[in-house]
Amino acid sequence: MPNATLKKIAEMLNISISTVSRALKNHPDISDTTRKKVQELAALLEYEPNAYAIHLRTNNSKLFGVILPTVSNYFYHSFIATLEEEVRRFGYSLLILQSGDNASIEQDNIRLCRTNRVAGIFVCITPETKNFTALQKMEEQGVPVIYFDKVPPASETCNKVCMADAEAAKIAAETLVKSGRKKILALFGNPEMSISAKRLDSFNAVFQQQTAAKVTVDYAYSSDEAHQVTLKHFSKKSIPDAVFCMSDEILIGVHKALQEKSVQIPKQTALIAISNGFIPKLFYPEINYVETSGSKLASLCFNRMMSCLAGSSFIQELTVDAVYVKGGSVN
Amino acid sequence: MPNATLKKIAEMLNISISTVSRALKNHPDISDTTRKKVQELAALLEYEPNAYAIHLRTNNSKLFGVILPTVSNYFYHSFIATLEEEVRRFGYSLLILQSGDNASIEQDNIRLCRTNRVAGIFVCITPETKNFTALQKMEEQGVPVIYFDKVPPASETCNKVCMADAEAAKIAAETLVKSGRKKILALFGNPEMSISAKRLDSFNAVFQQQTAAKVTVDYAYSSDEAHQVTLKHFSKKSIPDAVFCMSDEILIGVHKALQEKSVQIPKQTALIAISNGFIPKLFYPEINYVETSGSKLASLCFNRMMSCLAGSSFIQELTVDAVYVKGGSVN
DNA sequence: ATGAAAGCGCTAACAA
DNA sequence: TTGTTAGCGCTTTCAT
Repeated sequence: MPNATLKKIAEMLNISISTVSRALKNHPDISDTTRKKVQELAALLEYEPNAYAIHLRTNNSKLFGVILPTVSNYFYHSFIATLEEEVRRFGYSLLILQSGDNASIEQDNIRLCRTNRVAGIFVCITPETKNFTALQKMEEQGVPVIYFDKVPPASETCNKVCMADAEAAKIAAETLVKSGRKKILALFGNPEMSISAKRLDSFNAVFQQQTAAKVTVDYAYSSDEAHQVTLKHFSKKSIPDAVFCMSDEILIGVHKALQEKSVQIPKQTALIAISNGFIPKLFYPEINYVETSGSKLASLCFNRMMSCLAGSSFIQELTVDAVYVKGGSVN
Repeated sequence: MPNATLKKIAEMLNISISTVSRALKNHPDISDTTRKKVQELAALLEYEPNAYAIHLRTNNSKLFGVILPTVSNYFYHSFIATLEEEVRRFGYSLLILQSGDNASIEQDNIRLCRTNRVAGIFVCITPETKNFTALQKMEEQGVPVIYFDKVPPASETCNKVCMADAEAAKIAAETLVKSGRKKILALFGNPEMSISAKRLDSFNAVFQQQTAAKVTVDYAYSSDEAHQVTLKHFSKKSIPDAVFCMSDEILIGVHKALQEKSVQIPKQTALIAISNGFIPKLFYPEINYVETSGSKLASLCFNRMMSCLAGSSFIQELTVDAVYVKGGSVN
């Protein structure tokens, strides 16, 4: 037995389709008897409205597109998890598309969003993305585009929701200053990426104003590299008394190296990171971190989307504030 | 300018809608001139077919539903990532729904799948799920249901794709036997779930055949509980010389407790887990584990789905084989 | 090679 | 209170 339709119910009850439609949505001017009759039969037949027909007719899809590098990343999956929960409460669903940081797949994904007439798009662009015309066109056609995390350069005016990268690095740096640590190793990711650059600049700025501590900056493009780099710095006679990790990826490598070298945290060396919060809490002692929450990012994105849909035409650049979370790895 | 439609193109070119439709899909009996004219205008107007209209008309959606506890989990997000890649190659998209391990939300999600007329469903059931009628009905209506990871009990005949749970637990148990450990703590999740039951039975079976080692079984429903339970067992005068963790979730709590108690791994206590592989590699020494890959699981699920769609009516129970990965936490 | 027409399932303006 | 009708955008059969 295939899916029930309004038509089928109407025929079985010998009434018109519109009456059935109205009865099902508790339209005021349907008699109680009819309403009851209809709703009972619908329940019996397990009638479920056809989303395609509704959307076609009303031209109002309850679907958002999400385009991001991959869902398999300790940051993005928490973003997705929260976003899905939020949109569900408003009757929306998510079409989740992975670009794999490939601009051409990203274009395909945008087309898929168009074909599915999504009501809005959340997009985290690839490092290669230079051309924003397809997304701009959607915006012009009334489909809000919310850029998140990795966003277009400042030259593009659009809705952006980002982490407070500079602020987070600043907080971490200041914490280290206050702790009185003197020999600090600071590890960053690919300095070509704006996210690394922002964190680095901000981190350095704090230490330029005071000379009590000496900072060594180094780079690692992966957890494994962070591991190697840390081993190198901790093989000298005088080891750093604090390490700053720009990301979870780096934290993973650093922590492993410290364990391997039997460095006592925080007694010998303090450890602080910028993180989503999951990784720092895996260890004992838990790592102090400045939180950049994928979950909060999702909430902000969603709110911005809803106000765009409600008619706000302002372009906004929002920021998830950085929160310092104490663990047991500093002092 | 709203979206272009076949009608609009037809009017502009003074030809019929059907001709436009055919020209766009390179139907053989359309003249080259017409085809070219149409395709050029379509490109110019950036025509994008309306998925809702197509699906309504053809009754063939290119959407799969995925229902799982949460996407924010070191196992499931790798499942999703791979599944999304696979289905995209076949022109399908994913409607990803989180149940939060709540049977009532799960029911809502199933309804959403129905309303969206998904072509098939991948579902990882909640521990509470007892009632499979809604999913059975979908199956009867020609929508394949592939249960994965957490699946209905053996009494239900349906398509199941699981980890080699019994095998994985057996490998872990045998490894422990070979290592000569004598006082083993084995931690499992909710024993009501078939996944826990299977792993438990298989683990116990190995030790029933020999009395050299003593096994204590305990349960934990979360990382925090695993942490507490472990602390409890390690507060006695004689501590276990090996711990088996049924899952990453448990491993996290156990490892943290061992660190907290300054237990030396593997010298004092060996540690082995069943895991996706991410968590065990975070620690030093790396934890020995039996791999159960979310990515492989996704591929198997997808293949099964495609053969169901192609008409295979066989019910199958498939298994992702378990692979033992050596770390430094045993002997 | 092209067009006309029906219909997928639904909503909503209008009529009765 | 209920029915009639048109139409959302598309595919497809049947004519021409």
